[in-house]
Parts: sequence; C-alpha cells; structure tokens
Amino acid sequence: MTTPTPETPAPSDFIREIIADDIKTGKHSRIVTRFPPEPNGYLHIGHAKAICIDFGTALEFSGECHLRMDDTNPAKETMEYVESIKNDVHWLGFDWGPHFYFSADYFERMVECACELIRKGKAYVCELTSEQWKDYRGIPTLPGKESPFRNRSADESLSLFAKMRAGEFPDGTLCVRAKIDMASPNLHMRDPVIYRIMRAAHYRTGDKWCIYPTYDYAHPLEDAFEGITHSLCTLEFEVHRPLYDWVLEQLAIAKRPRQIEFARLNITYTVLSKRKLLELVRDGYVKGWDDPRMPTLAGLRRRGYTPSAIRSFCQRVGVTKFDSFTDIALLEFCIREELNQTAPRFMAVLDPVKVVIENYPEEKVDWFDAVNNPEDPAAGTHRVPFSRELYIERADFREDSPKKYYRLAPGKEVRLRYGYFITCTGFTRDEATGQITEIRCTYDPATGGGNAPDGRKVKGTIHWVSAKHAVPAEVRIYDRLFNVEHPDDVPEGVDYKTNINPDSLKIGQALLEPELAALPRGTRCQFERKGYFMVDPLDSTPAHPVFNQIVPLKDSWAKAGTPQP
RNA sequence: UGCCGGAUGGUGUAAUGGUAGCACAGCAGAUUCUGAAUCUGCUUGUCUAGGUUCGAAUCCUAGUCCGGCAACCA
Repeated sequence: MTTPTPETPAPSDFIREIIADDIKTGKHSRIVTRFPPEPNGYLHIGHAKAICIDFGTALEFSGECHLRMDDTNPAKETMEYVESIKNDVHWLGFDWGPHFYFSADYFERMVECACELIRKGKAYVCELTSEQWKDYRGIPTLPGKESPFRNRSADESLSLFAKMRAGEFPDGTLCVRAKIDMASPNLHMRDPVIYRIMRAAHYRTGDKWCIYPTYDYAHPLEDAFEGITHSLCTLEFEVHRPLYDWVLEQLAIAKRPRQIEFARLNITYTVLSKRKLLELVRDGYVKGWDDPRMPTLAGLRRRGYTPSAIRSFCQRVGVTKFDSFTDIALLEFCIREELNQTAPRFMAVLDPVKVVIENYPEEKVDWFDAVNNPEDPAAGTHRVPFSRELYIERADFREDSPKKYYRLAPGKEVRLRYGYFITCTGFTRDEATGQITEIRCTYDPATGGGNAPDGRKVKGTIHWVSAKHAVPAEVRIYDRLFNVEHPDDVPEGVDYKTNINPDSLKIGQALLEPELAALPRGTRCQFERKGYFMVDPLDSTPAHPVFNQIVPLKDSWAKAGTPQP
C-alpha cells in the first residue's frame, strides 16, 4: 500500500487507541481494515472521512486496507459506480494493492454458511410476507411473536432454501431468517431476514442468482473471509453490532473482526446523503456528479480541490462518536492554506471597466516582471505587458471616497500592481444606466514596476490588464449550493430543495493577462486579490479558456460591510 | 412510556483524578506592491443537581437534552 505524505504528525483518537492496544496486548500482530462502499452512487466528502480513517489507520499501523464493493443489492448497483469509486479512492491518495474485492464473489460461501446456520437450528425459511411480518415483529416497547415457520425442521428449511435458489418461488415470497430472539429489545435481533428472493440482474454475477443476502448477514462474513481485524463504520450501525457478532459466533469463526463505529461527517451549507445527491443530479439541479458545486469527490476535483487539502480537512475534523456539524469554512481554509503555498499568481479582471492613461504614449508597451508566488521565491517571475488603455475591476473605483477606502477615486493615487502609480483625473458615465464607462488617469513615469523613487507610499494596490493584450475567458464563480446552514433542517412537508441557492453558479467573462490564458487544463492558480481558480479540465480550450473558481480569497474589506461609506 | 449511543466556547476537537488546550470562525492591532498571506493580542466553554476526593470535564447517583433504531436498503 502506498501512502500520501502525512500532513501532520499522526493524530490519535479512540479508534487508534483501541488498535494500538490490540497490538500491544498481542491480540493482533497485524491489522486489516476495509472500506466497503455500496456502488450505488458517487463518493462524497463524507466517504473521504471514512477512507482516511480506514486506509489511514491501516497505514499508520503498517497493516492493510481492502477496498470492497458491498454489492448485495443488485437493484441499485452499477459498474459505472464501481469505476468511479476506484478512481476517487485512488485520487484521494490511497492504494488497496491487490486487495480489491466484491461481496458478490462471496455469494457461494455465504450460502454455505446459511445452510450451516439452518442445520444448527439457527436459521429457517419463513413464508410470512413482509406485510404479515410487521405484526410478528412487534414494536420497540413490546415483544414480537414467533413466526409459525420458526420451528420447522432443518431439512425442510434446507430443501426450501435450495428451491428458493433454484428460482421456484416468486420475488418476496419466502425468505431465510436468523433464529434469534423475538422478544429482544433490539429490533434487529428479532429474527432478521438474511436471504431474500430478488430477480434482478447483478452487474457482476448477471442472472446467476435470484437470492441475495442482506447486509446484516453478509457484512460480518465478508469481513471474516478477508481477515479484517477492525471493521470501522458509522454510528447508525451501532445497533446492528449484536447481530454482526451473533453471525460470527454461530458460525464459530475463530478470528473475529471487531466492529467499531464513529460519527459520520456533516458539513454546513451542504447535503451528504446519497439519495439527495442522486436527486440533484438526476433532476438537473446540477450538471452531473462532477458538478463543481457538488460535495462529491468528483465535484471537488473538478472544482479544483486537491487530495491533500481534503485529507488535511478530514484530519482536522477528527474522529469521535459525537454527531457533529463541521463548518464548511474549515474545508475552505484547508484548500486556501495549500494553494497559498503552491498556486502561481496572475492578474485577471472579472468585472472590467476601462482606464485610459492620458499621459502614456499611444503605441508604447512596457513589460514588467511579476512575482509568480511570494510564498515561494523559487517559482520565479513572469512578464506582464502595460499599455495606455487598461481594464481594472469595476469595484476598485468609486466616485466618492469614504474613510478607510484606498482604491481608485477622483484625485486619488493608487498603485497598479507591478506597474505604475496612477492618479484619477476624471471619469465618464452613461447617463442612461448610471454605469461608469471610462476612467481617466495620469501615471507617474518614475514609478515603473510599482516603486516610487521618492519613497512615497500609496495605500492601495489594484490589479489590472492591458486592454490590447487582454485575453477573454469564461469564469465560473461557484458559491455554496444551499443558502442555509442546515439544508436538511426543514419543517414537516417542506423539501430541502427549497434551500437551494439560486446563485450557486455565476458565469462571467473575464479579461486575463496573456500568460494566464496559456495555462494548461487542470492548472490551479490565484487571480490576485480575487481567489483561487483552476483551468477547467474538460471545457477549457486555448481558443476559449474556462476557469473555475475554487475558493475566493478572504476579503476583510467586503466583510467590513463596505459598499456603504 | 423500549433499546443503543452521545453531551467541553459560535463550530470541530484535546485534556484518561492534578494549571481546561489546539484549530476554524469572529474581533482588534502590527505588517504588507494581493484589504490575501504572515505576526500579536482578545472575546467565548466542561448539560443540570447532588455525592466521592486534598483536588472532578474525567469517578458515583439522579435528572435534562440531542442523535440513531420498527426495508426482504446499506
């Protein structure tokens, strides 16, 4: 198994403590974990947490982690999902080596185990319909009653089970139940179904089977077959643990894996349920599983998130049994933290307004050196052209000039980054729309490159592009998909989709400095003073560059509630 | 009114009977050719009530609140 470089020294948590203890006491000499997704959807950031726990702990303890498709329900599973899962786990930075498995490959062994349970009097074929079963099962506060088929002979059950497998009964008629305890306060122990009849083509086994094991029965077996030592899963399986243990006990399996549960990830302003994500894709609320607004790994990847930033996030989130809600600001922090160190800087104007430098010659062009990354001197510099007509950000000019405002305004001087100091001498406005159409300035020829020989300071530095060198590009500005912290938190009868943010995608035309327009697909960079962007890996072409905003830069000026003086 | 689990600042997470710490967020200031980054400082917390103890977030008792569980889903 290969490893991503650890972001920080190994964290500790209650699961790692258990494992460390198991090694110390000699219970296990080598640990084996597994990540067992059902291939019925794309992996999302919640899975990333589980992957980091499953693969991460195995790695730290020099063990191994298996990737297993938990495909016991053919109705919802497809090969497309299998491929996407493998791709995403790999992309995140983890490697399962030769340990890639399918539950479906264990079906034969599982049937043998079921027969053994029947022979031992621990399971039986039941003919109650699921409707009827509701009465027998009882409710949490009252015990259930036993199925009339519960005490039929093992031989009879065995024979019926064989016929079930042979396809002699319609879907949903007979089933195999574990014989446990109809009075158990834990509903999962009231003779749960372990095999059901379901005629559905399985993406891996085709039409070979018409009976399929249920999760509760299959999972402990798969874990045992693979020699898993620690079976890590989310909290909702906690009440299933007695059943997990029961199955392994009845079959007298010597080396029994231990199931340990941790809290699943929740993040503000997003939903992390496969059902809902599928709905967003299927009903066109987003443009696919890899829509950059989606919390799927495919979406985050397309957006420009890095595997290491996601791993860093998962580590910062921690591992506990407390059902928590993590602030999406933490995820944004993680990607900014990394990109600040690694992303080259360029200038791009997203909402352009023209500036004319009145005292700058018509045909002249200056080429200035721009630092690629102030955090990394080794990244070098690149050249940026300056000429008489420029574009600056509309928001970097105001007619009035409130206190603490140090961008461009009539009579005020600012620095054009890496260029000259300019002073605004006037502007024209379209009277019909009220929009500023052109800003007039003069420049100080002594300030080339952005430094004043007389040592005078300007408080404001703004970015710009030379009009005649500017390259137009499409920019996609993404915002959170939901406009409330807890999109799922809706009153009875209200759908979570009413919380969808209608402005989660804004497409604009930006003007880029020439070098920026030449970056290859998939390149991450910073638009100075705006944010981190990535050249879209699919849609961008040299003739039509497309940039996705990964995350904006923090903006304390905007936060100060600025627009108002 | 059943079973299982959980409760530490706004959020997430440490402290395993001995000074409640870290991160994110927020707020101030310094610095800055990115109102970014960086640096400094600050605000805010042990669910409640009893008990054990020299000493309790931690142990005990009783409550309160929150989450999960009644698919032939996983």
